[in-house]
Amino acid sequence: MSVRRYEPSHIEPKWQEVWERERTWEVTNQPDDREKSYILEMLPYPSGEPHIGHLKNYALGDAIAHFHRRIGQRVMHPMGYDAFGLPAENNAIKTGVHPREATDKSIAAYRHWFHRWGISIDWSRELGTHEPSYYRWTQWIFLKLLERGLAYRKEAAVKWCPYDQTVLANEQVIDGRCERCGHEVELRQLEQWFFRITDYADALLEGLNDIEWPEHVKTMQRNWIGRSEGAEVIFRCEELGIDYPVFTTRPDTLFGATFFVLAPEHPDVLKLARDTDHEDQVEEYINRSLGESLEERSAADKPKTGVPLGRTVTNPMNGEQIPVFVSDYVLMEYGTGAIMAVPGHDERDYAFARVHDLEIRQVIAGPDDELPYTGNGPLVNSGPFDGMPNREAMAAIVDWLDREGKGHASVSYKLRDWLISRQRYWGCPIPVIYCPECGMLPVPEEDLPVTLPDVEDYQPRGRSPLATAEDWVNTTCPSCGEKAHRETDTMDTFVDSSWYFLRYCDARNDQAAWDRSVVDGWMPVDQYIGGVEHAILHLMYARFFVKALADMELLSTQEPFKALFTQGMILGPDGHKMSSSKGNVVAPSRIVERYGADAARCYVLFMGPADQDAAWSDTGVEGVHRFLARLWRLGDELAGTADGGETPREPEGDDLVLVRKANWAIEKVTTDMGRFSFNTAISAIMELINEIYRHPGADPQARAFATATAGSLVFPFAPHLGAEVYEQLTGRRVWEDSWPGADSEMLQVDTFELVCQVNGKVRDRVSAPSGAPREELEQLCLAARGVQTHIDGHEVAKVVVVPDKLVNVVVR
RNA sequence: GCCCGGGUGGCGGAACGGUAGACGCAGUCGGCUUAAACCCGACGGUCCAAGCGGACGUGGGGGUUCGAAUCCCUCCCCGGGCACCA
Repeated sequence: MSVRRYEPSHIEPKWQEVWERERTWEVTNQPDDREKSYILEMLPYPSGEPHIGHLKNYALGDAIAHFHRRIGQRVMHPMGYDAFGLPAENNAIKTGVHPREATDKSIAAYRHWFHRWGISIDWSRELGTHEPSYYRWTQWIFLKLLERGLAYRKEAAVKWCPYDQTVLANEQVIDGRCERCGHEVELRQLEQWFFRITDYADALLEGLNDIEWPEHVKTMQRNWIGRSEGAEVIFRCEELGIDYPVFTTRPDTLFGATFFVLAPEHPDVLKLARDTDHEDQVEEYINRSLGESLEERSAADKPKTGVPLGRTVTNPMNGEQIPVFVSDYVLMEYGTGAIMAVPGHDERDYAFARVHDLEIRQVIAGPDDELPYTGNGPLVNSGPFDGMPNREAMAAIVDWLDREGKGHASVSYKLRDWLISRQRYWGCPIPVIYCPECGMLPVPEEDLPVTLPDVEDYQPRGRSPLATAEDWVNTTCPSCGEKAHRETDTMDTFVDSSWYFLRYCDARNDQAAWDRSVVDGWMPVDQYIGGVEHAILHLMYARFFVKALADMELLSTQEPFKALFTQGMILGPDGHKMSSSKGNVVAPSRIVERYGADAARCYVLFMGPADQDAAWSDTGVEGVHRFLARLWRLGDELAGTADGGETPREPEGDDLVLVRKANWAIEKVTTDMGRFSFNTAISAIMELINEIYRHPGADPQARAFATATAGSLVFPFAPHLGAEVYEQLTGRRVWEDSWPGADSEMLQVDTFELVCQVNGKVRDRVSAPSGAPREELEQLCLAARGVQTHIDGHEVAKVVVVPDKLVNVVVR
C-alpha cells in the first residue's frame, strides 16, 4: 500500500458540506440552560475579494466561537456586509456598473470564501446593510433619533472633501485629509444633518470603565472625547456693552490675563473692529486666514500671527482693560472661539505676546522666574489670592466669579456632533420630506423604507445624485398632501454599521428592527474582534447608538461590546503594509488553494501574538502545513486500531509519557484560549504531535488517544482536519463532544529535574522526586557535583529552596 | 511636545521574579531513495576550549533581590495615537 498524503482539498469540502447541509452553526433565539455567548467580528466592507486581514479576523473569531461552543455555551456567530459606501459608487462612476451589481458580486465572493475557509457562521442571520429589509430599520432608527431631538439640521462650518464631493464627519478627517481618498479637505458653511453624540460625552466616557477593552483603545476614545474641567469666565467689552465668555482650565491664572484673542471665524470680530483704525487690517487678516487650508492653519509650530481689533475688554478679576486681538491660533470649534491669554503661564500665549510685544505677567511662583511656567505653585501678583496654592486657587477664584456673576465652573469637550449627511448616491436615504407649507417632516413609519431609486448618473456635483431622480424626489406632504420633496442626502455608512449587531439578534423580523426581549437575550456582544483602525470611528458611534437606544427603552444594555480584541495587521513578506502598488500583496485564495484553509487559518494565528503586526512568510505557512500533515498521517495510520476516545488504563513507560503530554497539551491550550494566546496554543499541539512521533513503539491505544486529543485541540484552528482526525479515531463528531478536561493525576510527574544554583548561576541539574521536602532538595543540591566544585572553599551563607523547582546555594 | 505599545539567536517568536531562546522558519549533518523531492532523525546564542568545562549574553547605564528578559530609575532606538483643545 502506498503512503497516503494529506489532501486538504479532499477533507475540507467534505466537512463544509456537512456543516452546510445540517446547518450546524445555526442557533435559535430560544434561551436554554447554557450560557449565551455572542462572538462577533467586525463585518466586512465587500469590495472585490476578501484579503488576508479578513482571513485573520475571521479565523480568530471562529477559534473563539468554537471554543465557547465546546465549553458548553450557546454561541451566536453571525455574518453580514457593510455594503453601502464610496468605493462601489466611485467604481460606478468609472464603469457605469450599478453599485448594487458590483456590491452583490463582491458579497457573493465573500460568502464563497467564508464557506471555503470553513468559518462556523450562523447563515440564517446573514444581512447586507444595502438591502431595503435592513435599511428600512436604519431609517426607523433615524426617525427615533429625530423624535428624541438627537438628529437635527444646522448650518455650520463643515469639512468638505472636494474629490468625493461630500461633507465628512470630524472623525473621518485624518491630518486634514479625507479618510477615504486622501485629498485635503476644505471648510464650507453648509446646512447638514447631525447626530447629537455630544449629549452622550460623559456617558461614553464613563462607560469605558465597565468594558474589557485594550487600554490604548480606551485612551484613544478618552482623548477624542477630550473632557476638560475648568470655568467659563466673562470678559465684558464696555464700549459695545457685550459680554464675551471664554473657557479656561486655568482660572488660577486669571490675574495674568493681559490680552484677549478671538478666532478669525468668530462672528463678532468685524463688529468689534468696526469704526476703529484697525478695521481694514482685521478684514484682511480674516480673509487671509479663512483662505488657508486646514493643514496650513493647524501646523502647531506656525508663527503666531494676528492683529489688534482696537478694542479692550475687562479682566473680571482686577478690572484691567486688556487689548483684543484676532488670531488663527484660536480655534472657533473649541470652547467659545475666544480665549483669555495668559502669556506668563501658557506657551502659545507667551509666543503671541513675544511677537506682539505684550505684557507678560507672572502670577504663579515657579522654581525659578523662567516664563512661561505651566506648573503648580503659589499665586503671586493676584491680589487677595496671593500665596494660595494654585490648585486651591482654582476653586476659590471660580467661587468668587460665581458670587460676582462673572463666571462659573464649566466643562468642555473636544467631541463634536456627528455629521451624518452625505451628498452621495450609494447610501441609506434620509427619511425626511420638505413641504413648502409644513416645513421639514419625517417620513411616516408605515411608509418606510424610503427606497434608493435608480439614477442614470452617479457623478456627485456638490449635491446628491439622488436629486436627479425627479420622480423620486417629488412626493406629497405627509401632513397636508400638497407637493413636497424628499431629502436627497444619504447617511454616512457608519450609521449603517452602528446597529447591525442588534439586527443579527433578530435578523428576520419584518415587523420591527428587533424584539427587545430577543436583543436583551443576546446583547451585549461578549467578544468583539476587529482592527484597531476603528478605535474611534465605528466603536464610538456604535456605543453612542446603543446608549441612545437604551435611553429610548428599546434595549437594556448600555454598552454594545463587552470585550474587544484588536487584531494586528498582516504585513507583506517585506515587512511593509500590503498594497498593490508595492506588489507585496498575499492573496488568501492562493494560500488556501495551495495549502488548504486549515493551514492558512492556523498560520495566521501561529505567526505571533494575534494583537501584533507580523510579516507574512511563505515558508512559515509551509511549516504549519507540515505540522497538519503530520497530524493527518497519525490519524490515518491509527484509524481503526484503537479507540482514541478512551484513555489507556494504567499506562506505563512510553504510553504514560504520551498520556501525560496529551493532558499537558489540554491544560496549556485551554489556558491559552482564555488569554487569546493562539500562537502558543498551536505550538503546544505541535509539541504533542512531536511527542507521538518520538514514541512510535508506544501502545496504539496511547498513540490514538494522544492523536485524537490533538485533533480535538486543533479543531478551533483547523476545523476540517480536527473533525477528520477525531472521527477517524473515535467515530464521533468533534464539535458534538465537549472540550477535553485535563486529568489532574496525569499532570503529576514522579520526578523532576532539580535546578541547582550557586549564587544564582545554574551549576548542575539532578533528578528529584516530586513533592520532596525542602531539606531533601537542599541535600540533593549540595551533593550535586557541579555545586560541589563551586562551593568548595567557600562558606555557605544561605540556601533558598523553591519546591519542585530549584535550590540556590548562596556562598561567601 | 504629550500619551500608549515595543526592543530577546540568521528570522517570526516563547518564558507565574526561578533552567533564557519553547514552537516554527532558515541552515548544517545523518537516514530513506538509483537520484531528487517528500518524509524520518540529530545539531544549531556568542567567545575561549580537542573535550570536560568556563566566561559573556534579552537596546545602553544604574538600582532592588539569594536570583531580573521580567520590578524601579535613567537614557537611546522603533511603531502607533493625539497634537495651537486654552
